Amino acid sequence: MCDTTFCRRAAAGIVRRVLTVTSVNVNGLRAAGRKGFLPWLAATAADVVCLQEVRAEPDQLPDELRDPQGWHAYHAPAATKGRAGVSIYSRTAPTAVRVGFGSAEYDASGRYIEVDLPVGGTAAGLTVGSLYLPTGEAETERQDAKYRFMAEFRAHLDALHERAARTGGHALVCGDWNIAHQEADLRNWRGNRKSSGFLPEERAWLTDLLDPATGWTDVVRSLHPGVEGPYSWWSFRGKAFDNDTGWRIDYHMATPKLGAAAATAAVERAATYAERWSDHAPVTVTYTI
Amino acid sequence: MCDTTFCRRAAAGIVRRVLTVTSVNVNGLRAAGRKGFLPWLAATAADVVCLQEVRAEPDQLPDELRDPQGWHAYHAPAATKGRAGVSIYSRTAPTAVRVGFGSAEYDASGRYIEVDLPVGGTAAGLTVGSLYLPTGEAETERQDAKYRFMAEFRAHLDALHERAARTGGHALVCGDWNIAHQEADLRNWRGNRKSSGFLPEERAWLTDLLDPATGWTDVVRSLHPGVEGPYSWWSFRGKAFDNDTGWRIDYHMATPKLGAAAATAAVERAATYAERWSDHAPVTVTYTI
DNA sequence: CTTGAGAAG
DNA sequence: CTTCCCAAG
Repeated sequence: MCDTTFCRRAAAGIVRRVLTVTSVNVNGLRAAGRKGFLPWLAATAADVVCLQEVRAEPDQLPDELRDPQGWHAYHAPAATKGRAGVSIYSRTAPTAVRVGFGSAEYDASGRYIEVDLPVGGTAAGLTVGSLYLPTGEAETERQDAKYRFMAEFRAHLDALHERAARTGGHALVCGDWNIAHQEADLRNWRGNRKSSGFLPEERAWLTDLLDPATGWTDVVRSLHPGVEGPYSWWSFRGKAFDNDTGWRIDYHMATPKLGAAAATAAVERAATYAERWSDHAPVTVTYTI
Repeated sequence: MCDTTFCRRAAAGIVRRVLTVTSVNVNGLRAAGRKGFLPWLAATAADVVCLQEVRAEPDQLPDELRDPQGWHAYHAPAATKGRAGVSIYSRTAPTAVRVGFGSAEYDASGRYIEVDLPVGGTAAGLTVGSLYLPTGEAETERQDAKYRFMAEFRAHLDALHERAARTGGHALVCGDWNIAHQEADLRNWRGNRKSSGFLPEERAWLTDLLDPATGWTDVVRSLHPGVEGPYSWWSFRGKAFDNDTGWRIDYHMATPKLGAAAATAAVERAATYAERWSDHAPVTVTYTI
């Protein structure tokens, strides 16, 4: 059923060494399932898959998407039908699953789910979250809502970070953060300085979060410093994908030890190329823990 | 451009003798145009085509649908976008075009348009209308609205009939009347006795309209008495089309002389078969006038 | 089951 | 440009 390195070693009682995690905004899991998502899922080496923009109630999903064979699946749909929705598929059973992050405004909005996974040989464990940070719109109330979410979610990130430090465990928050951090994180940064997703306040929020002394690690950037992208989202409009006019807004944010344990990172642009089943591409990282 | 018998004779100054008229509910002209409607239009021998459920503003239609080469096209969209909408394509130029039938409630609802066409050698002429009678829903206000429409439209039919009788001209009202008249006009009449479209009051309204002494002629039935159907609409749900579980709700209703001049009638079930571009099939009649 | 509008992305 | 919802058919 599961024959990744991670699973084989786990089954053999060997301390786990390699964990592969993928994050992808599927832009409607039902639509993705009608295109190439299922072959992609069947072929992936990931042990954990974080999904965003599922846009369906679990009851609306066919079995192979709601509860795929070989995976433990958890869903946090939005109260509003057809909106947002995050999920996590894990090859191994979590010890806990939590929806939301203690926010009255956002816990039913289908924007955050996290699971605790056992790490072989340790009691501390690993928390993996799937985040879909709200899309904003500059100069509107929707941007204010995005800032409110960011403020509340930052408190949760601080709590995760503190707990990991205290227990010797790890935390990893994957997802669509809807913010490009630096100029290298989007093709047309000059034209987007006033666009939601690249506003100074948003960028500063990430800079603060990623403060090297105490903060989180942007895993893909830490493995690929000084390069353009790799982008993970391209608008469906125009020829954005063909011209690689993209944004890097899908991140793996890891606590320090886990970030340092990241071995490889890749944006699976090819995975969406043959038949493009989302406007985002999967972002896959291998961790040696 | 136009090489039907009707057009060739007209171009040669010969009194027109054969007129072919088609009526079809296209269930969204834009969608039909993306499927097989255009090849059908290119191949039809019709001189006049009456369309219902166009569901588009003229500005939203591509040129080949809004104003096709070789036709004079007239559109009566509904005030509410994406709803109803009737049109007429005519190979020859009308002498008049009228939208609605003098109803405050319904003239902007995209449910009736009529054109006056010259009939070679006579001053009287022919009025052809394209009608999309509202869909009802038994025991609801929508059924009351359907009855209101029927009552108002009956007055217009009476006026058309009276004028034809007085001037020696003809009138023909084609379209989706949304009522099956007799048991032979729908496959499952027993199960639909309480369904809008086959209610006793609706059937009686048609019976009165078709009173042989003074009324209108149901042209297809007059040419094909005593047969089941031919149906012209099949639900998209289930296997209705494959099983021919249909309704005959698309009619040519003609003033007496014109009804008597009908030579052939056919429901073009095959036209929608290769690629089904509507839930209705074209109903085509040839008139020798 | 299908269309088109509409909001969101 | 694409997703899904919804009302209508």
